Order: sequence, then C-alpha cells, then structure tokens
Amino acid sequence: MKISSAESVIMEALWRKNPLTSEAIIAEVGEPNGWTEGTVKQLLSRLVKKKAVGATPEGRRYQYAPLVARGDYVAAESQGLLDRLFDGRLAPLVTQFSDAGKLSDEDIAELKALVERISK
Amino acid sequence: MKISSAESVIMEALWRKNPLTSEAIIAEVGEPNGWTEGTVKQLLSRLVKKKAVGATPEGRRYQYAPLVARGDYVAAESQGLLDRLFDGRLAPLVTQFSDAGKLSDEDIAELKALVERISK
DNA sequence: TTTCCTCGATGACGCTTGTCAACGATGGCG
DNA sequence: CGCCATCGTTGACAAGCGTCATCGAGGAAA
Repeated sequence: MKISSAESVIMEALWRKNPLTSEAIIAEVGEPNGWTEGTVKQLLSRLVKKKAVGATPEGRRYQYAPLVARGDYVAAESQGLLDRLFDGRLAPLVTQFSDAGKLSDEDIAELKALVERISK
Repeated sequence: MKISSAESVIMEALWRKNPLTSEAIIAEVGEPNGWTEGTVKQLLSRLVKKKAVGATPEGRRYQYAPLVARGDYVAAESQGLLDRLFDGRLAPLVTQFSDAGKLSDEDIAELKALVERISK
C-alpha cells in the first residue's frame, strides 16, 4: 500500500527513533505540523492498517515501530521519480539541478568526490 | 494548482507535441493507458480549469497546449523529492542509487563527464 | 468499588483523484 | 431543411486523503 504525504511525516519520526508510543509521536509531529491528537492517531491507525507500521502491545498502550525500511521507501520514491521524469537515467536529473543553478560549490565538490569513489 | 499523476500523462503528450486536438490526445494516450474517451476528456477539462493547459478555439474544436513548461514541472517535482527525502542535498540521492546498485557503467561515465564539466 | 482519565477504534466530512457516461450545442452532409 | 456525428461540459461515483471529534474499554486513583 502507498504511504501518503501526511503519513510519511509520521514515518519519518519513527525512522528517526523507535519504537515510540502514540503520545511520543504526537509530541514529536503534532505541534510542528499543526495537527491535533486525533489527526495523528488517525494517521497512525491507517499506517498500521497498511502494514507500514507495527504496533506491539506494551501494558496499556502500543509501541509503534516502522515495518518498512526507510531505505526501501526512499529507493522506491526516487526510482519512481527517475522513471517518470528522466527516463530512468540519473545524469539528466543532475543536469536539471545544475541548469537550475541549484548546486552550491559544496554540492559540486561532494558529487565530484562521490563519482570519483564510485567509478573506481 | 497541483498536477495529478493521471493528468501528468496528458501533459507529457502535450509537451512532446503541441498544440493537439482532444482527438489527437485521445489517440496518443487513450489506448496505452486503457482510458476511454470520456476519461481523457475529463482529465483535459481539469487541466484547463487548473490553468496547466490552454485551449484555443479553432473552428469548432480546441487546440490544446501546455501553459506550464515541462522544465518548471520537472524542477518542482525534483526539488520536492530532494527536500522531502534527502535534506535538499543532491549527493545523498546519488549515493542512494549507487548503493542500490542501480547505476550502470554508462550511468557512471555520464555522471563523471557531467561533474567534470560542471565543476569547471 | 466507583469515578475519572487515557488509549485506540471508529465515524464523519469535505476535497481530490481516477474513471466513465450522458447531455446539449453545433457544424456538415444529404 | 433535417439528421447525424462530434465536441466540450457536466454529472456521477467509489476510493483515498487530510482533518478532527466521539465512543467504549480498561487501568489508576480515591
């Protein structure tokens, strides 16, 4: 099942630290996103139903933890974008950022080092 | 306004060649996507309402053409992904593909040449 | 034990999306 | 001058999403 954009905010919190109780998650993402307790609980429920998050009973409450790895999610999202917009190829994506002037000198240096390392 | 995923298929057709009549668009994207005429017409209407596509009367039909440049769309989508998943930095995205073993030798060569050119 | 608090489950609602069909105007052909 | 083929507009509907509130069950505290 697909993880929606609001849901991914919850996931990010859980990827950062887990397991967490709903209370902790609400504390973590509620305020910054202007969400009430009810909203966060609903998102959490949907994630559990989607099997993206696991809920283990601990006493009165649940401990929530991600069931999908962030790496997998990131890989799928990235690949999706690449396929949809860049014909599956990475270089044009990099070109696009370069052409848009979105690359700092540091970005370029990082890339250079990275490519150096990869290509050996 | 946001362009949805089905809508973007229509946009891609128009970016490839424009202006087009609805008939041509239906011929172009209907069959490959398993869409009926009605579906394509609806998507087109929504795109016009969203001002992503312009419709100029020609005789008793319209000629449809994109009002947003593909470059702008691609830039926004790419930036969005980068911000959401990679803290706005490009190098980690490249790393992710590298780590996932998704880079062919050709990809790497392209990247290398590209970075070379950019960094001067 | 009774009252209260908290947790997760569920209902609700308006909006967008994906998908398709029906309708009303209009131009072309016989 | 009528009829038919089209075109764009609209309506429709189920599913998903963003958002929030209410409810029932079960501990905790008095």
